[in-house]
Amino acid sequence: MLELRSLPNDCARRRQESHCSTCGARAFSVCGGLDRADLASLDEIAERVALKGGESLVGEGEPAQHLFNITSGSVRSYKLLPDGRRQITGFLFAGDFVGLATGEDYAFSVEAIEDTTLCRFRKRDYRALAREKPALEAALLNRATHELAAAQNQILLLGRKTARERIASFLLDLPTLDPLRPSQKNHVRLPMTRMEIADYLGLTIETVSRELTKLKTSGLIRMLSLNELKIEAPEQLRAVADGEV
Amino acid sequence: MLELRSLPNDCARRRQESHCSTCGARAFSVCGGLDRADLASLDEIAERVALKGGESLVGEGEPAQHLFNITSGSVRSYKLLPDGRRQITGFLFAGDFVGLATGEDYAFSVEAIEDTTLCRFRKRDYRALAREKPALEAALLNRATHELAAAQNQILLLGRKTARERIASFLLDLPTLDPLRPSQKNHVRLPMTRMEIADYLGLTIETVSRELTKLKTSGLIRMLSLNELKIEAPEQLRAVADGEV
DNA sequence: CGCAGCCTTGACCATTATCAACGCTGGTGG
DNA sequence: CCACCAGCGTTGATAATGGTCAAGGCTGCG
Repeated sequence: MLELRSLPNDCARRRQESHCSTCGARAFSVCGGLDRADLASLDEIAERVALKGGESLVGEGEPAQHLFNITSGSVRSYKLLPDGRRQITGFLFAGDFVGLATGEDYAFSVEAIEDTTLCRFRKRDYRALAREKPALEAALLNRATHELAAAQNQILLLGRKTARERIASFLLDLPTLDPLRPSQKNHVRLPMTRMEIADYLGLTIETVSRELTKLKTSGLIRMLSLNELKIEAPEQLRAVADGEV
Repeated sequence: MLELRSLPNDCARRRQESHCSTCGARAFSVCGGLDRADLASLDEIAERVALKGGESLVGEGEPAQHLFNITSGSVRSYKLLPDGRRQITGFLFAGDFVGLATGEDYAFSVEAIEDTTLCRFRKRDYRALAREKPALEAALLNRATHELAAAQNQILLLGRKTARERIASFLLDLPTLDPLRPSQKNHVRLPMTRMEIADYLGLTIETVSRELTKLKTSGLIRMLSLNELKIEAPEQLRAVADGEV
């Protein structure tokens, strides 16, 4: 049941559910270099998993036996401090891998934000397969490399940007991640709560709310609803995000 | 001229200079799975690079043609905002790779902290070789995976930890990275300036200095010199680092 | 000896967190 | 159908953490 589907870059893919092997196709087609045979092999070692919004996929500290690829929906990956402070390390969408950054145990927890389906691979199986089909390993490396670059951007954001700059960066970056992004230019969907945004940006919900209000009153953005907005002045917002005052 | 050297886990390796292929051996032996033939092939495509302290290796925005492996010394990897704010994304030591987190262009700059030698590989060459010898790709993936986990810890630190907690975490983590770490238990070398520590932890030099002083007066650490200290109460320091107040 | 560079300490300030109240919205049950 | 409630978001007042500005100390080198 394999099909190599092209990746339409518009809203046509909205709400589209891919079956498992297609998920592989979608994920890997981004990295390139995988053929039908590779995907067929992947299909054989994959199990499907379905989560309702809010359900947990992996927990920090559990043995890291699986690697996941998201076929639909979205998840949040986060770490906790003992007193409950939470840092969301990433929002992941269809096509993304879960479980790349692990040694023996998962060093983070993952929960579904909305209803989500995934493919699950036993790492052992995946590794065995990758020995035969180097393209699988290359695809994973490619992905890990991109995640690493993204992580470094987040480190810059958290270490050196002001609240205002963080919000601006977030609004500009989010659409590039979200496969369900609105088709209209400069429209941004916020599928997560203010709490989640705050925990992703190292801020509080109050600060997120206040900075959004300020961007609104200064005319850089306009709220269409609580969870959707339009960027009215993309260049100015970019300047804010980059700290060019 | 290849030798697979074991990795002594004590200070015997201090100041030891490895030639290029050995560098490969050191780096990859951590990941496991490389044999002499692999290392010989690596040796053939590697060039040696030597830097004096403070010299630049790569600059943000330059085309990312090379991958480096450090054979001796240490470097800092950082990103800048237009107004000069700097975020150091990592300190890298002998055995570490430079250039994993790149797409087309380098998304960071790298400078030598002290005199440093490296092996340089053209990415093209490395990739070509990796197609023949999958263990090379696997080693790189393994490394990228660990860096990703480290990056997520740094994201937690920058997003949710207080200045005190950041300093404590730093003092505890540094020895696990530094191949030149002192042999005595709980002794920590600080090969970088306060400025560099500040730019790594998302703080100012004044705050770094003050928090070190507080840890000192509360008896958790003792300065042996400006650049070396002893952790007097490791469990308590760990508790501080983890936010267990 | 004197200077430069780095570090420390102090006084003050700003950004963001905390605490609190209120508003909006959507769902449920009378 | 409406009223109530819960959950989320906004706004305001106040507080605290960490930043900024400034002065002075230490160390190593010429």
